[in-house]
Amino acid sequence: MSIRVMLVDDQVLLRTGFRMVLAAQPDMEVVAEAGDGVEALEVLRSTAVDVVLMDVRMPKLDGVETTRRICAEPGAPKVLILTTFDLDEYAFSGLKAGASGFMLKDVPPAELLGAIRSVHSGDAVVAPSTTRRLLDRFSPMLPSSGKEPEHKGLERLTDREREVMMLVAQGLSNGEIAARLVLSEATVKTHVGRILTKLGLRDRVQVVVLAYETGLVRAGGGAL
Amino acid sequence: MSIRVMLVDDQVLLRTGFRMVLAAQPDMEVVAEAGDGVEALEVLRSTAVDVVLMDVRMPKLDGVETTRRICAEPGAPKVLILTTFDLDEYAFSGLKAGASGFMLKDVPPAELLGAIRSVHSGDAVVAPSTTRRLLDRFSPMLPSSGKEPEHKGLERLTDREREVMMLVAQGLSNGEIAARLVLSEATVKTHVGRILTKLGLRDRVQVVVLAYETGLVRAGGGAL
DNA sequence: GTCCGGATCAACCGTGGGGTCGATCCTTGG
DNA sequence: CCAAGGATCGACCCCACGGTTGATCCGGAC
Repeated sequence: MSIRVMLVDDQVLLRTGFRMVLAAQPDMEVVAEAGDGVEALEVLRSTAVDVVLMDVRMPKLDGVETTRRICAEPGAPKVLILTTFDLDEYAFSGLKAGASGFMLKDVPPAELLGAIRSVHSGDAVVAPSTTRRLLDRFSPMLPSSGKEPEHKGLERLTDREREVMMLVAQGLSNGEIAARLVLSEATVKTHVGRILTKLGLRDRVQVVVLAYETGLVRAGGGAL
Repeated sequence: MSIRVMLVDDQVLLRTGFRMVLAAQPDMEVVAEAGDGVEALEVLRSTAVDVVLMDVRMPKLDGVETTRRICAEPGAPKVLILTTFDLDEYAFSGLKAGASGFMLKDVPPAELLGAIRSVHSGDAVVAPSTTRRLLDRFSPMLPSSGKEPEHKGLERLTDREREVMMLVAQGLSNGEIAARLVLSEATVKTHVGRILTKLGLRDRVQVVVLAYETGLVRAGGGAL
Protein backbone atom coordinates (compact mmCIF):
# COMPACT_ATOMS: atom_id res chain seq x y z
CA MET A 1 0.00 0.00 0.00
CA SER A 2 1.31 3.39 -0.87
CA ILE A 3 2.33 5.97 1.68
CA ARG A 4 -0.35 8.61 2.21
CA VAL A 5 1.37 11.97 2.37
CA MET A 6 -0.01 15.33 3.45
CA LEU A 7 1.61 18.64 2.54
CA VAL A 8 1.36 21.56 4.94
CA ASP A 9 2.93 24.76 3.71
CA ASP A 10 1.68 28.26 3.04
CA GLN A 11 3.61 28.51 -0.20
CA VAL A 12 1.41 27.07 -2.92
CA LEU A 13 4.27 26.87 -5.38
CA LEU A 14 6.30 24.78 -3.05
CA ARG A 15 3.42 22.42 -2.45
CA THR A 16 3.00 22.04 -6.19
CA GLY A 17 6.66 21.16 -6.60
CA PHE A 18 6.53 18.53 -3.91
CA ARG A 19 3.29 17.13 -5.25
CA MET A 20 4.82 16.60 -8.66
CA VAL A 21 7.85 14.88 -7.22
CA LEU A 22 5.75 12.60 -5.06
CA ALA A 23 3.31 11.87 -7.87
CA ALA A 24 6.12 10.26 -9.81
CA GLN A 25 6.62 7.74 -7.02
CA PRO A 26 4.77 4.44 -7.24
CA ASP A 27 4.70 4.00 -3.48
CA MET A 28 3.48 7.46 -2.50
CA GLU A 29 0.43 9.59 -2.97
CA VAL A 30 -0.53 13.05 -1.80
CA VAL A 31 -3.89 12.67 -0.14
CA ALA A 32 -4.20 16.09 1.46
CA GLU A 33 -2.80 19.60 1.56
CA ALA A 34 -3.12 22.57 3.86
CA GLY A 35 -1.90 26.14 3.87
CA ASP A 36 -1.67 26.64 7.61
CA GLY A 37 -1.78 24.76 10.88
CA VAL A 38 -5.46 25.27 11.61
CA GLU A 39 -6.44 23.97 8.22
CA ALA A 40 -4.07 21.03 8.66
CA LEU A 41 -5.64 19.92 11.93
CA GLU A 42 -9.07 20.24 10.41
CA VAL A 43 -8.24 18.15 7.36
CA LEU A 44 -6.55 15.51 9.48
CA ARG A 45 -9.77 14.84 11.38
CA SER A 46 -11.37 13.50 8.24
CA THR A 47 -8.44 12.08 6.28
CA ALA A 48 -6.16 9.12 6.91
CA VAL A 49 -2.55 10.22 6.53
CA ASP A 50 0.72 8.38 7.07
CA VAL A 51 3.30 11.13 6.79
CA VAL A 52 2.91 14.89 7.12
CA LEU A 53 5.44 17.19 5.46
CA MET A 54 5.28 20.25 7.65
CA ASP A 55 6.72 23.69 7.12
CA VAL A 56 7.80 25.50 10.27
CA ARG A 57 6.91 29.01 9.25
CA MET A 58 3.19 29.38 8.66
CA PRO A 59 0.45 31.88 9.40
CA LYS A 60 -2.16 31.32 12.13
CA LEU A 61 -0.61 28.24 13.70
CA ASP A 62 3.07 27.55 13.14
CA GLY A 63 4.55 24.16 12.29
CA VAL A 64 5.83 23.45 15.75
CA GLU A 65 2.57 23.94 17.57
CA THR A 66 0.69 22.14 14.81
CA THR A 67 3.08 19.24 15.15
CA ARG A 68 2.59 19.16 18.88
CA ARG A 69 -1.17 18.92 18.50
CA ILE A 70 -0.95 16.32 15.79
CA CYS A 71 1.37 14.13 17.80
CA ALA A 72 -0.82 14.46 20.87
CA GLU A 73 -3.49 12.36 19.20
CA PRO A 74 -3.30 8.58 19.43
CA GLY A 75 -2.44 6.93 16.14
CA ALA A 76 -1.01 10.17 14.87
CA PRO A 77 0.78 10.27 11.53
CA LYS A 78 4.53 10.79 11.39
CA VAL A 79 5.59 14.39 10.97
CA LEU A 80 8.59 15.47 8.94
CA ILE A 81 9.58 19.08 9.53
CA LEU A 82 10.72 21.02 6.50
CA THR A 83 12.87 24.11 6.84
CA THR A 84 14.56 26.42 4.41
CA PHE A 85 17.77 26.74 6.32
CA ASP A 86 16.84 27.27 9.87
CA LEU A 87 18.71 25.20 12.35
CA ASP A 88 16.88 27.63 14.53
CA GLU A 89 14.84 26.85 17.60
CA TYR A 90 11.84 26.15 15.41
CA ALA A 91 13.22 23.02 13.87
CA PHE A 92 14.49 21.64 17.13
CA SER A 93 11.34 22.52 18.96
CA GLY A 94 9.62 20.59 16.22
CA LEU A 95 11.54 17.50 17.19
CA LYS A 96 10.69 18.07 20.82
CA ALA A 97 7.07 18.48 19.79
CA GLY A 98 7.08 14.98 18.41
CA ALA A 99 8.29 15.26 14.83
CA SER A 100 10.18 12.28 13.46
CA GLY A 101 12.84 14.40 11.83
CA PHE A 102 13.57 17.49 9.89
CA MET A 103 14.94 18.17 6.46
CA LEU A 104 15.99 21.13 4.40
CA LYS A 105 13.69 22.12 1.60
CA ASP A 106 16.45 22.29 -0.93
CA VAL A 107 17.68 18.74 -0.55
CA PRO A 108 17.68 16.73 -3.75
CA PRO A 109 14.33 14.94 -4.33
CA ALA A 110 15.87 11.53 -3.79
CA GLU A 111 16.86 12.58 -0.30
CA LEU A 112 13.40 13.76 0.50
CA LEU A 113 11.79 10.58 -0.79
CA GLY A 114 14.20 8.51 1.23
CA ALA A 115 13.40 10.57 4.29
CA ILE A 116 9.69 10.05 3.82
CA ARG A 117 10.14 6.31 3.57
CA SER A 118 12.42 6.30 6.61
CA VAL A 119 9.97 8.26 8.67
CA HIS A 120 7.11 6.10 7.52
CA SER A 121 8.93 2.98 8.61
CA GLY A 122 9.52 4.46 12.02
CA ASP A 123 13.06 5.77 11.68
CA ALA A 124 14.16 9.27 12.52
CA VAL A 125 15.79 11.05 9.63
CA VAL A 126 18.21 12.92 11.82
CA ALA A 127 20.63 10.87 13.81
CA PRO A 128 19.88 11.46 17.48
CA SER A 129 23.54 12.12 18.17
CA THR A 130 23.62 14.80 15.54
CA THR A 131 20.50 16.36 16.90
CA ARG A 132 21.83 16.39 20.37
CA ARG A 133 25.10 17.93 19.36
CA LEU A 134 23.40 20.59 17.30
CA LEU A 135 21.00 21.25 20.11
CA ASP A 136 23.85 21.72 22.52
CA ARG A 137 25.69 23.86 20.11
CA PHE A 138 22.92 26.09 18.89
CA SER A 139 20.30 26.22 21.54
CA PRO A 140 21.82 26.78 24.94
CA MET A 141 18.64 28.61 25.79
CA LEU A 142 15.96 25.96 25.48
CA PRO A 143 13.37 26.51 28.21
CA SER A 144 13.37 22.77 28.93
CA SER A 145 9.86 23.22 30.24
CA GLY A 146 8.27 23.75 26.86
CA LYS A 147 6.98 27.30 27.05
CA GLU A 148 7.16 29.63 24.12
CA PRO A 149 10.50 29.11 22.47
CA GLU A 150 11.63 32.69 23.11
CA HIS A 151 12.81 33.72 19.69
CA LYS A 152 15.88 35.42 21.00
CA GLY A 153 18.14 32.46 20.28
CA LEU A 154 19.72 32.34 16.84
CA GLU A 155 19.08 35.03 14.35
CA ARG A 156 17.78 33.69 11.11
CA LEU A 157 19.88 33.91 8.02
CA THR A 158 18.39 35.88 5.15
CA ASP A 159 17.93 34.24 1.76
CA ARG A 160 20.92 36.06 0.40
CA GLU A 161 23.09 35.03 3.31
CA ARG A 162 22.08 31.44 2.88
CA GLU A 163 22.94 31.69 -0.78
CA VAL A 164 26.38 32.99 0.08
CA MET A 165 26.78 30.32 2.72
CA MET A 166 26.16 27.60 0.16
CA LEU A 167 29.03 28.90 -1.91
CA VAL A 168 31.30 29.30 1.09
CA ALA A 169 30.51 25.72 1.96
CA GLN A 170 31.72 24.65 -1.45
CA GLY A 171 35.14 26.11 -0.82
CA LEU A 172 34.87 29.31 -2.84
CA SER A 173 36.80 32.42 -1.84
CA ASN A 174 35.11 35.77 -1.35
CA GLY A 175 36.30 36.90 -4.74
CA GLU A 176 34.93 33.82 -6.45
CA ILE A 177 31.61 34.22 -4.71
CA ALA A 178 31.48 37.86 -5.76
CA ALA A 179 32.08 36.85 -9.37
CA ARG A 180 29.50 34.08 -9.17
CA LEU A 181 26.78 36.31 -7.75
CA VAL A 182 27.83 39.40 -9.70
CA LEU A 183 28.61 41.40 -6.60
CA SER A 184 31.45 43.41 -5.18
CA GLU A 185 33.78 41.55 -2.88
CA ALA A 186 32.91 44.03 -0.16
CA THR A 187 29.31 42.88 -0.20
CA VAL A 188 30.33 39.27 0.01
CA LYS A 189 32.52 40.07 2.99
CA THR A 190 29.60 41.76 4.66
CA HIS A 191 27.42 38.70 4.14
CA VAL A 192 30.07 36.29 5.28
CA GLY A 193 30.70 38.38 8.35
CA ARG A 194 27.03 38.37 9.27
CA ILE A 195 26.81 34.64 8.71
CA LEU A 196 29.67 34.09 11.10
CA THR A 197 28.24 36.26 13.86
CA LYS A 198 24.72 34.92 13.44
CA LEU A 199 25.85 31.32 13.64
CA GLY A 200 28.47 32.00 16.26
CA LEU A 201 31.27 30.59 14.17
CA ARG A 202 34.87 31.72 13.91
CA ASP A 203 35.76 31.49 10.25
CA ARG A 204 34.60 30.10 6.92
CA VAL A 205 36.25 26.79 7.67
CA GLN A 206 33.75 26.17 10.42
CA VAL A 207 31.00 27.21 8.06
CA VAL A 208 31.96 24.34 5.79
CA VAL A 209 31.97 21.92 8.68
CA LEU A 210 28.59 23.11 9.87
CA ALA A 211 27.14 22.95 6.38
CA TYR A 212 28.14 19.33 6.00
CA GLU A 213 27.17 18.34 9.53
CA THR A 214 23.69 19.73 9.14
CA GLY A 215 23.13 18.50 5.64
CA LEU A 216 22.94 21.97 4.13
CA VAL A 217 25.32 20.49 1.63
CA ARG A 218 26.10 16.82 1.50
CA ALA A 219 28.82 14.59 0.20
CA GLY A 220 28.39 13.84 -3.47
CA GLY A 221 26.85 17.21 -4.12
CA GLY A 222 29.37 18.11 -6.77
CA ALA A 223 31.31 20.64 -4.76
CA LEU A 224 34.62 19.59 -6.15
CA MET B 1 23.62 -17.70 5.24
CA SER B 2 26.41 -15.52 6.49
CA ILE B 3 28.68 -13.51 4.25
CA ARG B 4 32.02 -15.23 3.68
CA VAL B 5 34.72 -12.57 3.95
CA MET B 6 38.37 -12.75 3.02
CA LEU B 7 40.98 -10.33 4.34
CA VAL B 8 43.95 -9.43 2.15
CA ASP B 9 46.47 -7.13 3.79
CA ASP B 10 50.13 -7.33 4.62
CA GLN B 11 49.64 -5.82 8.04
CA VAL B 12 48.82 -8.65 10.40
CA LEU B 13 47.65 -6.30 13.11
CA LEU B 14 45.13 -4.71 10.83
CA ARG B 15 43.79 -8.07 9.78
CA THR B 16 43.38 -8.97 13.41
CA GLY B 17 41.41 -5.84 14.08
CA PHE B 18 39.08 -6.44 11.19
CA ARG B 19 38.67 -10.09 12.10
CA MET B 20 37.55 -9.18 15.59
CA VAL B 21 35.06 -6.65 14.32
CA LEU B 22 33.63 -9.08 11.79
CA ALA B 23 33.54 -11.93 14.29
CA ALA B 24 31.07 -9.96 16.35
CA GLN B 25 28.65 -9.93 13.44
CA PRO B 26 26.08 -12.68 13.21
CA ASP B 27 25.85 -12.46 9.45
CA MET B 28 29.55 -12.47 8.62
CA GLU B 29 32.50 -14.77 8.99
CA VAL B 30 36.12 -14.50 8.00
CA VAL B 31 36.87 -17.63 6.01
CA ALA B 32 40.29 -16.71 4.67
CA GLU B 33 43.20 -14.33 4.97
CA ALA B 34 46.23 -13.50 2.89
CA GLY B 35 49.25 -11.25 3.28
CA ASP B 36 49.84 -10.49 -0.37
CA GLY B 37 48.24 -10.79 -3.76
CA VAL B 38 49.89 -14.03 -4.80
CA GLU B 39 48.79 -15.73 -1.63
CA ALA B 40 45.29 -14.31 -2.08
CA LEU B 41 44.88 -15.76 -5.57
CA GLU B 42 46.17 -19.09 -4.34
CA VAL B 43 43.77 -19.27 -1.41
CA LEU B 44 40.85 -18.22 -3.57
CA ARG B 45 41.29 -21.26 -5.79
CA SER B 46 40.34 -23.53 -2.93
CA THR B 47 37.99 -21.39 -0.85
CA ALA B 48 34.52 -20.04 -1.49
CA VAL B 49 34.45 -16.34 -0.69
CA ASP B 50 31.70 -13.73 -1.07
CA VAL B 51 33.52 -10.49 -0.32
CA VAL B 52 37.24 -9.70 -0.39
CA LEU B 53 38.57 -6.81 1.67
CA MET B 54 41.64 -5.81 -0.28
CA ASP B 55 44.44 -3.48 0.67
CA VAL B 56 46.00 -1.58 -2.20
CA ARG B 57 49.56 -1.47 -0.99
CA MET B 58 50.99 -4.94 -0.73
CA PRO B 59 54.25 -6.72 -1.54
CA LYS B 60 54.63 -9.04 -4.52
CA LEU B 61 51.32 -8.32 -6.18
CA ASP B 62 49.51 -5.11 -5.34
CA GLY B 63 45.83 -4.79 -4.63
CA VAL B 64 44.90 -3.41 -8.00
CA GLU B 65 46.46 -6.15 -10.06
CA THR B 66 45.19 -8.78 -7.65
CA THR B 67 41.70 -7.33 -7.99
CA ARG B 68 41.96 -7.39 -11.75
CA ARG B 69 42.88 -11.08 -11.75
CA ILE B 70 40.20 -11.97 -9.25
CA CYS B 71 37.49 -10.19 -11.20
CA ALA B 72 38.61 -11.82 -14.43
CA GLU B 73 37.39 -15.17 -13.15
CA PRO B 74 33.76 -16.13 -13.68
CA GLY B 75 31.74 -16.12 -10.48
CA ALA B 76 34.33 -13.95 -8.82
CA PRO B 77 33.71 -12.61 -5.31
CA LYS B 78 33.06 -8.92 -4.79
CA VAL B 79 36.13 -6.87 -4.00
CA LEU B 80 36.13 -3.94 -1.62
CA ILE B 81 39.29 -1.87 -1.82
CA LEU B 82 40.67 -0.56 1.46
CA THR B 83 42.96 2.41 1.58
CA THR B 84 44.54 4.40 4.37
CA PHE B 85 43.96 7.77 2.83
CA ASP B 86 44.91 7.46 -0.74
CA LEU B 87 42.50 8.90 -3.18
CA ASP B 88 45.48 8.10 -5.33
CA GLU B 89 45.48 6.36 -8.62
CA TYR B 90 45.65 3.00 -6.86
CA ALA B 91 42.17 3.19 -5.45
CA PHE B 92 40.62 4.38 -8.65
CA SER B 93 42.51 1.89 -10.71
CA GLY B 94 41.06 -0.65 -8.34
CA LEU B 95 37.59 0.38 -9.35
CA LYS B 96 38.56 0.18 -12.98
CA ALA B 97 40.00 -3.24 -12.29
CA GLY B 98 36.59 -4.43 -11.20
CA ALA B 99 36.31 -3.63 -7.51
CA SER B 100 32.83 -2.87 -6.21
CA GLY B 101 33.96 0.09 -4.16
CA PHE B 102 36.59 1.48 -1.91
CA MET B 103 36.65 2.58 1.68
CA LEU B 104 39.04 4.21 4.05
CA LYS B 105 40.56 2.01 6.69
CA ASP B 106 39.75 4.38 9.49
CA VAL B 107 36.02 4.56 8.94
CA PRO B 108 33.93 3.60 11.94
CA PRO B 109 33.24 -0.15 12.07
CA ALA B 110 29.56 0.33 11.40
CA GLU B 111 30.41 2.00 8.10
CA LEU B 112 32.64 -0.86 7.10
CA LEU B 113 30.06 -3.46 7.97
CA GLY B 114 27.45 -1.58 6.01
CA ALA B 115 29.79 -1.37 3.07
CA ILE B 116 30.42 -5.10 3.15
CA ARG B 117 26.71 -5.81 3.13
CA SER B 118 26.13 -3.32 0.32
CA VAL B 119 28.87 -4.82 -1.79
CA HIS B 120 27.64 -8.31 -1.09
CA SER B 121 24.16 -7.39 -2.26
CA GLY B 122 25.55 -6.00 -5.47
CA ASP B 123 25.68 -2.30 -4.70
CA ALA B 124 28.71 -0.12 -5.15
CA VAL B 125 29.75 1.67 -2.00
CA VAL B 126 30.95 4.76 -3.76
CA ALA B 127 28.42 6.69 -5.74
CA PRO B 128 29.45 6.62 -9.40
CA SER B 129 29.05 10.39 -9.65
CA THR B 130 31.40 10.87 -6.77
CA THR B 131 33.89 8.51 -8.27
CA ARG B 132 33.75 10.23 -11.57
CA ARG B 133 34.20 13.64 -10.06
CA LEU B 134 37.07 12.54 -7.93
CA LEU B 135 38.60 10.79 -10.87
CA ASP B 136 38.39 13.92 -12.94
CA ARG B 137 39.71 15.95 -10.12
CA PHE B 138 42.57 13.81 -8.97
CA SER B 139 43.66 11.73 -11.86
CA PRO B 140 44.01 13.83 -14.97
CA MET B 141 46.72 11.43 -16.01
CA LEU B 142 44.94 8.11 -16.33
CA PRO B 143 46.32 6.24 -19.34
CA SER B 144 42.77 5.30 -20.35
CA SER B 145 44.25 2.24 -21.98
CA GLY B 146 44.93 0.38 -18.77
CA LYS B 147 48.68 0.16 -18.71
CA GLU B 148 50.72 0.64 -15.58
CA PRO B 149 49.19 3.52 -13.68
CA GLU B 150 52.39 5.59 -13.82
CA HIS B 151 52.90 6.45 -10.19
CA LYS B 152 53.72 10.04 -10.92
CA GLY B 153 50.21 11.27 -10.17
CA LEU B 154 49.40 12.32 -6.62
CA GLU B 155 51.95 12.19 -3.90
CA ARG B 156 50.83 10.20 -0.94
CA LEU B 157 50.18 11.90 2.36
CA THR B 158 52.28 10.72 5.27
CA ASP B 159 50.62 9.44 8.41
CA ARG B 160 51.36 12.65 10.20
CA GLU B 161 49.95 14.73 7.41
CA ARG B 162 46.78 12.71 7.36
CA GLU B 163 46.50 13.17 11.10
CA VAL B 164 46.79 16.92 10.68
CA MET B 165 44.32 16.85 7.83
CA MET B 166 41.72 15.18 10.03
CA LEU B 167 41.95 18.07 12.46
CA VAL B 168 41.90 20.67 9.72
CA ALA B 169 38.78 19.01 8.43
CA GLN B 170 37.15 19.49 11.80
CA GLY B 171 37.58 23.21 11.60
CA LEU B 172 40.56 23.63 13.91
CA SER B 173 43.05 26.46 13.42
CA ASN B 174 46.76 25.86 13.14
CA GLY B 175 47.23 26.94 16.72
CA GLU B 176 44.57 24.56 17.98
CA ILE B 177 46.07 21.71 16.00
CA ALA B 178 49.49 22.51 17.41
CA ALA B 179 48.09 22.38 20.94
CA ARG B 180 46.21 19.16 20.22
CA LEU B 181 49.24 17.37 18.82
CA VAL B 182 51.75 19.04 21.15
CA LEU B 183 53.66 20.69 18.35
CA SER B 184 54.84 24.13 17.38
CA GLU B 185 52.55 26.08 15.12
CA ALA B 186 55.38 26.28 12.60
CA THR B 187 55.33 22.52 12.23
CA VAL B 188 51.62 22.48 11.74
CA LYS B 189 51.93 25.12 9.06
CA THR B 190 54.53 23.02 7.32
CA HIS B 191 52.26 20.00 7.36
CA VAL B 192 49.24 21.96 6.19
CA GLY B 193 51.29 23.50 3.42
CA ARG B 194 52.44 20.12 2.20
CA ILE B 195 48.90 18.76 2.35
CA LEU B 196 47.71 21.59 0.15
CA THR B 197 50.39 21.16 -2.47
CA LYS B 198 50.14 17.38 -2.47
CA LEU B 199 46.39 17.46 -2.95
CA GLY B 200 46.46 20.43 -5.28
CA LEU B 201 44.14 22.47 -3.09
CA ARG B 202 44.17 26.20 -2.42
CA ASP B 203 43.41 26.56 1.25
CA ARG B 204 42.17 24.70 4.31
CA VAL B 205 38.58 25.42 3.36
CA GLN B 206 38.92 23.17 0.34
CA VAL B 207 40.54 20.58 2.58
CA VAL B 208 37.35 20.43 4.61
CA VAL B 209 35.25 20.08 1.50
CA LEU B 210 37.46 17.32 0.17
CA ALA B 211 37.47 15.51 3.49
CA TYR B 212 33.68 15.39 3.58
CA GLU B 213 33.31 14.59 -0.11
CA THR B 214 35.62 11.61 0.12
CA GLY B 215 34.32 10.35 3.40
CA LEU B 216 37.56 10.99 5.27
CA VAL B 217 35.24 12.57 7.78
CA ARG B 218 31.52 12.27 7.58
CA ALA B 219 28.49 14.10 8.88
CA GLY B 220 27.58 13.06 12.37
CA GLY B 221 31.17 12.47 13.28
CA GLY B 222 31.10 14.85 16.20
CA ALA B 223 33.12 17.61 14.61
CA LEU B 224 31.07 20.36 16.14
C1' DG C 1 4.72 60.23 5.36
C1' DT C 2 8.19 57.60 8.57
C1' DC C 3 10.61 53.64 10.10
C1' DC C 4 12.99 49.47 9.56
C1' DG C 5 15.28 45.61 7.63
C1' DG C 6 17.74 43.80 3.74
C1' DA C 7 21.13 44.41 0.13
C1' DT C 8 24.72 46.85 -1.63
C1' DC C 9 29.32 49.00 -1.35
C1' DA C 10 33.72 51.43 0.71
C1' DA C 11 37.82 52.22 3.66
C1' DC C 12 40.50 50.74 7.31
C1' DC C 13 43.24 47.51 10.03
C1' DG C 14 45.09 43.50 12.52
C1' DT C 15 45.86 38.74 12.21
C1' DG C 16 45.87 34.11 10.61
C1' DG C 17 47.11 31.51 6.93
C1' DG C 18 49.92 30.11 2.94
C1' DG C 19 54.49 30.25 0.24
C1' DT C 20 59.37 29.97 0.51
C1' DC C 21 63.76 28.88 2.19
C1' DG C 22 66.58 26.70 5.38
C1' DA C 23 67.98 24.03 9.41
C1' DT C 24 68.21 20.05 12.63
C1' DC C 25 67.24 15.34 14.08
C1' DC C 26 65.97 10.77 13.35
C1' DT C 27 65.09 6.27 11.09
C1' DT C 28 65.39 3.29 7.20
C1' DG C 29 67.82 1.18 3.65
C1' DG C 30 71.39 0.61 0.28
C1' DC D 1 79.00 4.65 5.93
C1' DC D 2 75.96 7.70 3.49
C1' DA D 3 71.64 8.88 1.11
C1' DA D 4 66.79 9.70 1.42
C1' DG D 5 62.73 10.82 3.45
C1' DG D 6 59.94 12.17 7.37
C1' DA D 7 59.20 15.17 11.44
C1' DT D 8 60.28 19.13 13.70
C1' DC D 9 61.05 24.16 14.05
C1' DG D 10 62.30 29.20 12.73
C1' DA D 11 62.25 33.41 9.83
C1' DC D 12 60.38 35.97 6.29
C1' DC D 13 56.83 37.97 3.21
C1' DC D 14 52.28 38.68 1.34
C1' DC D 15 47.54 38.67 1.19
C1' DA D 16 42.94 36.94 1.91
C1' DC D 17 40.09 37.14 5.54
C1' DG D 18 37.43 38.88 9.41
C1' DG D 19 36.00 43.03 12.37
C1' DT D 20 34.48 47.67 12.46
C1' DT D 21 32.23 51.66 10.93
C1' DG D 22 29.48 54.04 7.94
C1' DA D 23 27.10 55.02 3.79
C1' DT D 24 23.33 54.50 0.09
C1' DC D 25 19.17 52.45 -1.92
C1' DC D 26 14.83 50.20 -1.76
C1' DG D 27 10.57 47.95 -0.43
C1' DG D 28 7.29 46.87 2.98
C1' DA D 29 5.08 47.91 7.46
C1' DC D 30 2.82 51.13 10.27
